[in-house]
Amino acid sequence: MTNLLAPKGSIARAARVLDVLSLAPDGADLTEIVAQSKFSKTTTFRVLASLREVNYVFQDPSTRIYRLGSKLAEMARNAEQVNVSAIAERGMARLAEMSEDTVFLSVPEGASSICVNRKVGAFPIRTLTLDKGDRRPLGVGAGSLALFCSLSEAQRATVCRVNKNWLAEYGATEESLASEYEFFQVNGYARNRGGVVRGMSAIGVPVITASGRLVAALAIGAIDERMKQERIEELILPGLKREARRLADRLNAMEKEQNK
Amino acid sequence: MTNLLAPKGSIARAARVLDVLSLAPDGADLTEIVAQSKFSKTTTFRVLASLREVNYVFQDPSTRIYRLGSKLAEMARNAEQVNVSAIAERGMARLAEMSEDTVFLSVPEGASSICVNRKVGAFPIRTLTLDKGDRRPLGVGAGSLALFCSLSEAQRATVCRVNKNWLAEYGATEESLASEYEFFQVNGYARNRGGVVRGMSAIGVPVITASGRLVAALAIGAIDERMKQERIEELILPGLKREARRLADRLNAMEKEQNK
DNA sequence: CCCAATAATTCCGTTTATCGGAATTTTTTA
DNA sequence: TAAAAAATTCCGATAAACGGAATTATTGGG
Repeated sequence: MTNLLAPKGSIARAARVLDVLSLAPDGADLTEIVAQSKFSKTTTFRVLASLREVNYVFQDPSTRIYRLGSKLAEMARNAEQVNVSAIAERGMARLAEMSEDTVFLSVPEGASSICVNRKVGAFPIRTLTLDKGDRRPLGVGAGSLALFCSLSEAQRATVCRVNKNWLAEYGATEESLASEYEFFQVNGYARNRGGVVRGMSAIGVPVITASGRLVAALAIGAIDERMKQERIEELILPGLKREARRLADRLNAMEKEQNK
Repeated sequence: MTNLLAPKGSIARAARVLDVLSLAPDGADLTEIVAQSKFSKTTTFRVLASLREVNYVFQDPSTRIYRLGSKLAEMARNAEQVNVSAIAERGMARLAEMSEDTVFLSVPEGASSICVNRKVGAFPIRTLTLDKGDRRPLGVGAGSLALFCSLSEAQRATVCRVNKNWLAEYGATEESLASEYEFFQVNGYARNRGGVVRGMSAIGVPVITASGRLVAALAIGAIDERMKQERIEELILPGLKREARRLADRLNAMEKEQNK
């Protein structure tokens, strides 16, 4: 009999094993992986052997401990999100320090927005609406909304259609998004007024390279008291725009470099 | 009959499909992937379906084009090499600009050293000994040698034994490595005098965090004329040491952050 | 707007690679 | 040095992956 919780197919199994490893920065031995993955020892072993073959995992010959391998890292370098997140690190840190609030970085994937990085500022009341890895429909949340508003009319329409039910879960409709789009056009940033959490607001701006590619959105979230118009205009927005531009410039430089 | 060139096992097949995708920054459609991977359409399709299930690939619903997915990116963020490479970006750029020569970043993996990043300086004669992704036995090349020399005596011995034949391909022996180790102890950096390419030299230093973890090596390579003792002592070495320390400090800060 | 051509997806009988329990070997610990 | 634990290999049973063919969806003229 096959394990009820077991994913179907070797690829799903491999993914689970890799998951376990990615949560173990210092690696894990076979028994540990068996325990975490819930697969039989034999299966786990064979999956690991296959993954080792393609350099997705590496086994330290002396300790027999398994770690994520070089191939994975190499491939990841090609997966843009990683780069965006890594490159944004310093800028986000600057924003978090400057504003003392929480800074989010999101990237678009199809009709969704994925939070790929987060920096927490010094202010004691924190607004942790999004975790790293969280996925939301485009248009829900300040960063996600900034991404949505940077799409073409046709794309926005598609997103609304595709995500209709998902958007409804967050109380968003095509109309509400259209109204936020207007706001974005006029003010140059997207806002999120207590949509998900009451008493909390956020504003977001898109990150667009010189070649016109929409790569990410930067957003800052805080309790309403810290999101008055004056503070937004004098502190938050200039900061976001500055870092968004920097990030775009650096990504652009890397793009050029790649073509050499 | 199964394809002669086909890798064995679903995991190897999945890896090949991911390889194809990672070489296609703008994604690829099914036929393209079929062509590149040499698998049957059905197999390719099914592999992609499995990969999609675990978010390793993402298929744009409107264009049906496949790309590397969010999960891969998320996982990669945990694979240290990526971070090291991304974090080192600026420092390497500074070194490349300052020295005008070529800057290499290598990380250790078992008994090998993997080049994970490279920055080319302005000087017209370039010494591109290593590509991103290249793997060498520990001890071959300045960066790799710096890693080797930062190991314990027992580890060095193991490396020599394990890599014996591989080292021989590069004309290196236990004795030659021992002699370079002496040099490293005395001078605080590793050197590579035309070992691989005649007329070219390089020097490297290790990057070690405050907690004592050996994470990488930074190296600079140039033609011999630009690697005279004076230039090394006045320009190259101080630069390398400074950036190595900075990098170590940043990695250390991130390590602490992780434990929160 | 319809039809042809191309691409994507599903179906299905066959075969093979994967499965897990048990046996074996290696490594660690007492 | 023996006992215990962990890693690895073996093997028969079987589920899962295979690919060719059929089906469905999409695209690109005319």
